[in-house]
Amino acid sequence: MSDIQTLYAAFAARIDAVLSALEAEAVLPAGVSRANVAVEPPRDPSHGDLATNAAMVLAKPAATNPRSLAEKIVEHLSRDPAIVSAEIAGPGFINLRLDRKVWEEELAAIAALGSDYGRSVMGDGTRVNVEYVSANPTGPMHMGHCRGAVVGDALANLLEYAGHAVTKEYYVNDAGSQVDTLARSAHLRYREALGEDIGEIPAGMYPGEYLKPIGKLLAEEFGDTYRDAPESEWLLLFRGKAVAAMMDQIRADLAMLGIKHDVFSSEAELQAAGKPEQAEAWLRAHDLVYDGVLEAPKGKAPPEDWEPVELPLFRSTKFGDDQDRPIKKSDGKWTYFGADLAYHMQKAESADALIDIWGADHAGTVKRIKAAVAALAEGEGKVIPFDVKLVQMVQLLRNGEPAKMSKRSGNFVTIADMVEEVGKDVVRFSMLTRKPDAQMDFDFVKVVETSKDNPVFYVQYAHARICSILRRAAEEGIAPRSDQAALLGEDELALIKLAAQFPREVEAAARAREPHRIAFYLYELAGALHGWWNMGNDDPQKRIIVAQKLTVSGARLFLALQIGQIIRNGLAILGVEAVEEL
RNA sequence: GCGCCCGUAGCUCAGCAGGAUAGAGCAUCGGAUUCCUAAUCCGGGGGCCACAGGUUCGAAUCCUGUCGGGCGCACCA
Repeated sequence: MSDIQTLYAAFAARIDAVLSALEAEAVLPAGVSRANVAVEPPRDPSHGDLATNAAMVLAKPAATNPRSLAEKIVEHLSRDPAIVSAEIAGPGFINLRLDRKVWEEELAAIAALGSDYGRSVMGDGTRVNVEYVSANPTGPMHMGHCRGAVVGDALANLLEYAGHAVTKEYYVNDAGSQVDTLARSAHLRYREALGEDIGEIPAGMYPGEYLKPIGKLLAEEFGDTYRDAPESEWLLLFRGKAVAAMMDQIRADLAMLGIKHDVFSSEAELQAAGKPEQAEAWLRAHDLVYDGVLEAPKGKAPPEDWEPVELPLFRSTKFGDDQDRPIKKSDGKWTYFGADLAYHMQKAESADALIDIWGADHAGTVKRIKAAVAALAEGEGKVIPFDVKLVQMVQLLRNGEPAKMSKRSGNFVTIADMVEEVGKDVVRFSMLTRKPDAQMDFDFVKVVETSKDNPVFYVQYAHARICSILRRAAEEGIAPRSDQAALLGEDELALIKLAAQFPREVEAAARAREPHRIAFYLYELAGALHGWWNMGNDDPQKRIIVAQKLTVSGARLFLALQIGQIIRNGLAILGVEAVEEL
């Protein structure tokens, strides 16, 4: 199971073995924590291939100074044939240089593992449910949904690559008042399709043109049966039809971004199945729901019509929330939270860990839902690790001017517009080249204008160049050779070392749940590839294909082939195409 | 008033479970193209990492406070 191990982990294990040996020699006291011992590539490559802080971290518990402890560690490490030098530097770092065979073998490992190079067993097959997008089914996807959609999708891919069993899930809010409004808006368009002049769309209704085709379909299917009928006769019917149409639209929009969810969970079905009642009963049995009176809102004037009412409240303060939260409204219907609580319980039944991707405008409700999941551990329950990743707002601009994104305004930039204009890859990559917890600007015009400077092309160009050189070599009858790595020079070795960091980057990104790290790594790798390539411009002997040197060319082609493999593996996580030509 | 997020080069952003002289792109200045795709490369200039304390061998990174910006603070979704 654990035979897939990163090179860095392998050497960390060797250093750990040395520390155990030192414990046996009583140089180190037994049982000292090594949690802070790090083994990583130094920032400055001139320091070597690997560095460890072991001596600095352990000097104090060993009652010695870092340098003398380092000397003892170095003494052991020097016996390892894979380590050609171990030097003490600065305040007590130990810098290691590895035998070039180690790197040659790593290059062979990339070739052997192919699209699996970088996959990790870190996740150990645990089931992670990632819920993302979950946009209300009241209109097409717009740019406000885009960032969460892309980040969630890349995160799910990343966790899968890191060894988790991932479910991509979408929660369809098809039971609240917004979908009733949708149904009424659709009814207006239905009357319009029947020839009626409906004039201006009243405030509070969805004015978007996208409802016109639905009105038309409803008119074709039902004629004028419901034109003047009371709302009670058509509301549920129209709601169902409209939501289904909206979800088809949303699925199509998501497909344009390369996103496909495994599961769509319906709030209406959840309620019809009595899940909220079950949740309430369980929570009441554990004294986590009680009937109480909500406090008046603090910090600002209470609404005009505010009055104390007794409601079933979830004891979320017990788990760190600021106040207890109602799960039912005074009309007896479930609050959004009440249903969402039951929904998270449902997800927890078939997952070992949950992740929600939300927009920052929902930050205020994080504590209560975290409280709800934490409550599952009460009694005989199990602890479900649960993370809400907040994706900060995207300020959508058009030539520096703020562009409206409100779904209700009917004036918004849809994802379909954006993808058609700049392409899926640009949209995805630009959403992934910044950490999600910082706000970002997205200027519709600027992104189109500067798409040539967009980092995605830089990475794709690197891949295309590799494909180009391989095509060229094939024409000339030169094949990549896996058995000539010894002919590679220092520049090429440096490239292998960077490539070898990919598995480590995958694990680090997965642990931090930050897919953007993969994008930055690929950018760096692409830069190294371009630099290597351009050496051939200054010195023809350094070109990848050198006419008279078939074995060297073969070795370099093999290296190029493996760099291309890693770019493909990384881009696959991000959901960006590895194009073969630009 | 309270909660969450952010503050790093002129601009847009990285900074890897605290590590060794703080990095990249854009912009700017100077170079490379009879040659594997110049959508590329090489080099220069440009920083009190918002501010003030604290934790320790060591802080852009962790803690506290202040200032500045964003989002939120319903029985809505």
